[in-house]
Amino acid sequence: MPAHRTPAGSARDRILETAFRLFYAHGPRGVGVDTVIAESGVAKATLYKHFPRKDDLVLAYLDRVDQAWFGALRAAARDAGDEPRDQLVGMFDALAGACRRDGYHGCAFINTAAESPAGGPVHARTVEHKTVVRAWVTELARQAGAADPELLARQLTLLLDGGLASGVLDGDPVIADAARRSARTLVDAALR
Amino acid sequence: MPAHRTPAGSARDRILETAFRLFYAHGPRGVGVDTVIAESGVAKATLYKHFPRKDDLVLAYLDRVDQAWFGALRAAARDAGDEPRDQLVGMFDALAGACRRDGYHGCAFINTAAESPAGGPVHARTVEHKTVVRAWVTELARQAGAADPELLARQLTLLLDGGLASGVLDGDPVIADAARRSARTLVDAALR
DNA sequence: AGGCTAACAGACAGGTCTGTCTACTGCTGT
DNA sequence: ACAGCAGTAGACAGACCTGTCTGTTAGCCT
Repeated sequence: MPAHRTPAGSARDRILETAFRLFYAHGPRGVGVDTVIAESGVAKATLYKHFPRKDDLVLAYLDRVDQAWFGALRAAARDAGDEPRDQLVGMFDALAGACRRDGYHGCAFINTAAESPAGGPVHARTVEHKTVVRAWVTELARQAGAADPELLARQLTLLLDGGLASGVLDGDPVIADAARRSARTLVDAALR
Repeated sequence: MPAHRTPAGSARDRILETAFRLFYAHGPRGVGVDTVIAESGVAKATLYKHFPRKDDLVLAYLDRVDQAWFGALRAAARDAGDEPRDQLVGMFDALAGACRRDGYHGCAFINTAAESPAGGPVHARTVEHKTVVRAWVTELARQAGAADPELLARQLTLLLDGGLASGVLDGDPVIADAARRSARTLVDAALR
């Protein structure tokens, strides 16, 4: 049970929610800790108690993004029916959904990785995320009966990344549509 | 003709070359003007004379990237032969070449756009670059006889972007290979 | 020779950023 | 009742960043 008077969730939750919103909109580097503090209505000491370094907050942000995006991906696949080959295409509906969302600004992981030093924890976390997603797609491809599930998964995640990455510039849903059609073509070719 | 004693090209060239190297490695935001000055062996006043704002230097950097990348793309297409349908696939060799290059760190445009405010000149310049490339691919697709050149171009540039974007994490050439195979499949399907 | 121009060298102002620290407040469990 | 804990409020240090400004040096053209 939350202690103190907590206007909207615990202080930690408010910090995370605010960080999520600001980090996604401007990139972690583009948002000062002071701004997060001001907008979440939290004391500086509180933030630094929960997240001793700004990087810790960034990593928590990425965890939240991971849950949201991977969840959306699986939900879209599930909604496409029981056939793995349909699910492989259906997951691209998650991309369309993201494009339509207001304030869509591309892939949080790629955007964050682009502004983080190469060997750091942010990079590692991003690689881990992409690896987990690709493993899941690989398993779907295997279930669908692909001759080379690794290759098909690589091709489809490449498409996903492309759609997400260009989202930094343009949330045009035509991108998601093109990606989905590509996916259909690639899946059909791989399972012919 | 260059005035003064210029150890390696004009001061302007040295600044640009240094900025190119540092900006690509760490992102423009991750490199201070002082660092560019120190590494290019130039006086501060000189830098600010040629590039009154840091943004001007960033834009010049993007121009250089545009030339290099678009040039590599066209060269790869040219090397694939005279048939437009082969050129559409062949341009992906430029991606493979980029992946192999030491210090490869993904798409400079996407990386820079990710850390720049949404409405600014950097964004506009990036959109312009992507638009020009896509227009070129569209023309190739039209020459190849695609029923919907716009769609095919969109699909192929999506693949390119995906390959470039994931380069921020991993320069594995298997990515370029997967992209090239996807391109072959998509082109064949579109021209069947 | 002398003026012009490009560049060098570096101090400086004003702002922002992260992270630390002190002092205070109020709820909760024992 | 009271200790402990979670939080508030905000000053502060130290680093870094952009952009300006002053003064000096050296080649080039007339």
